[in-house]
Amino acid sequence: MRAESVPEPTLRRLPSYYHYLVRLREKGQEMISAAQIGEDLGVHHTQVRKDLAVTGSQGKPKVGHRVEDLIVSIENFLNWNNVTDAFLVGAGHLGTALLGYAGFERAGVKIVAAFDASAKMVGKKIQGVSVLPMEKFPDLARRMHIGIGILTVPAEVAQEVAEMMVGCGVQAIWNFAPIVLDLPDEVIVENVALYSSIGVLSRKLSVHRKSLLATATPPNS
Amino acid sequence: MRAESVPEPTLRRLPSYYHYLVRLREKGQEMISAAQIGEDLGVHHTQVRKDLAVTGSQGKPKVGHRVEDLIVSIENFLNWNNVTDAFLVGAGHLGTALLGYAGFERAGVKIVAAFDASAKMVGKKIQGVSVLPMEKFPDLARRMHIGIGILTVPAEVAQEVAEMMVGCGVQAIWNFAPIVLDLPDEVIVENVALYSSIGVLSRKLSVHRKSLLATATPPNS
DNA sequence: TAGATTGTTAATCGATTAACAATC
DNA sequence: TAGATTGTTAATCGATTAACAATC
Repeated sequence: MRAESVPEPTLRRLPSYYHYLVRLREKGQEMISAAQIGEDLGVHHTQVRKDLAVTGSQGKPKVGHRVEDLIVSIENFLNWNNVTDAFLVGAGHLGTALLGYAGFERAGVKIVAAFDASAKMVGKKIQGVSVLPMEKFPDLARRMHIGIGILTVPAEVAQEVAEMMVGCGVQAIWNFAPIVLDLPDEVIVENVALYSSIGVLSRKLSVHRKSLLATATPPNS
Repeated sequence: MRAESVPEPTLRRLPSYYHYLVRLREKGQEMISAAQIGEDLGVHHTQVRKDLAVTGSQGKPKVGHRVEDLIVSIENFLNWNNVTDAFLVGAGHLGTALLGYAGFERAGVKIVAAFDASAKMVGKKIQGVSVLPMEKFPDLARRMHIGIGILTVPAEVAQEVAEMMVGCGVQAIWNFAPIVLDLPDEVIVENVALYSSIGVLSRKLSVHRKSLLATATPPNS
């Protein structure tokens, strides 16, 4: 019964399955096997079965799983039908990009307002969402019972804005700043570490190029 | 000697240490212990030691590590001094946000040109980088030996654009589209799965809220 | 010297993969 | 029935954590 006991990697793969399955449905495909999903997404077929099992969806031997059933099971398991309201702070380019991602609502999150410290931004409407002054955050967040804060501010102010959010009842923070936030344990933090991501890519590429060189020029030349 | 043998989680933590250390340096701090790093970043101290060990940096018992030495060791290990040129495709809001991230150059990557399929975008300059028509990608990429492609296009065209990139000599792709790219094994792909990230956050929050309810209202009520 | 901190080796933990029984 | 596919249990693998020796 403990929903917490689902492995974190499984949790992160489910949305990937979901998008894959939605694309299958758009193409009109009705059935799919775990082996095929695994091949297309680069996951071991046994792993796919275990991952899908946690959602409670069941397949039929010889025919596989109904695409539609899997989609619904994943949506239910991830609780994407219960949409939670979110406030976004930092209406720069990244914030604007996120405001434009219509698909978040399907993933259980709706950005209902944006906030920015800059007077230039305040008053604008981005993708239909109003940009409000920071001062309005506390009162509105409490009144609307906002559960999710999206943090797209510069690293220097990320910690203080995060603390302000938590002080206003925010329980989960989606953090795009390249710092580790120091917050109470019960606050859920999800980091999008863009610098780690590009840094790792850059490192892997340089290692890859070196190994190509080494192959082309044997060490005893 | 096999640089590949470094655990992937270690690789992903190193940039996090790096940013933390740079902030310490800005504050004027010269020495730091593994225990302190671990506490501040939420990583076990033994883990911190192992992670730092792969960079070759050494500390001194009783005093710890020199902040400056650690920064240099991480930069060298991740090969961030060798800056690789990158082309970005898809100059929408997200692409624009990435073009504005000055810090990527410190992480070994420099975006030297952007491309877009829309005539509206072509010809513009974003953050000092020109937006060129897609047709120019192949010739320019080959002539400039572009190693990294940044994919900020809609999911529907991500696969074909990625294939085009690889066909032009691109060896590593930073993919922001919510699909698993099907490319030759030797191509390095780094996915930024935003929908997975927000979807997992949303799920954790709903589980968290349910457990709060359960605590407030015992099952045998 | 004593003690704090490093760095390494051993134990534990958890996720992935392999083997296999069940079933349509 | 035979065989493809599911779902589960066991084995393996790798990362994390614990224990401890080394050293300034």
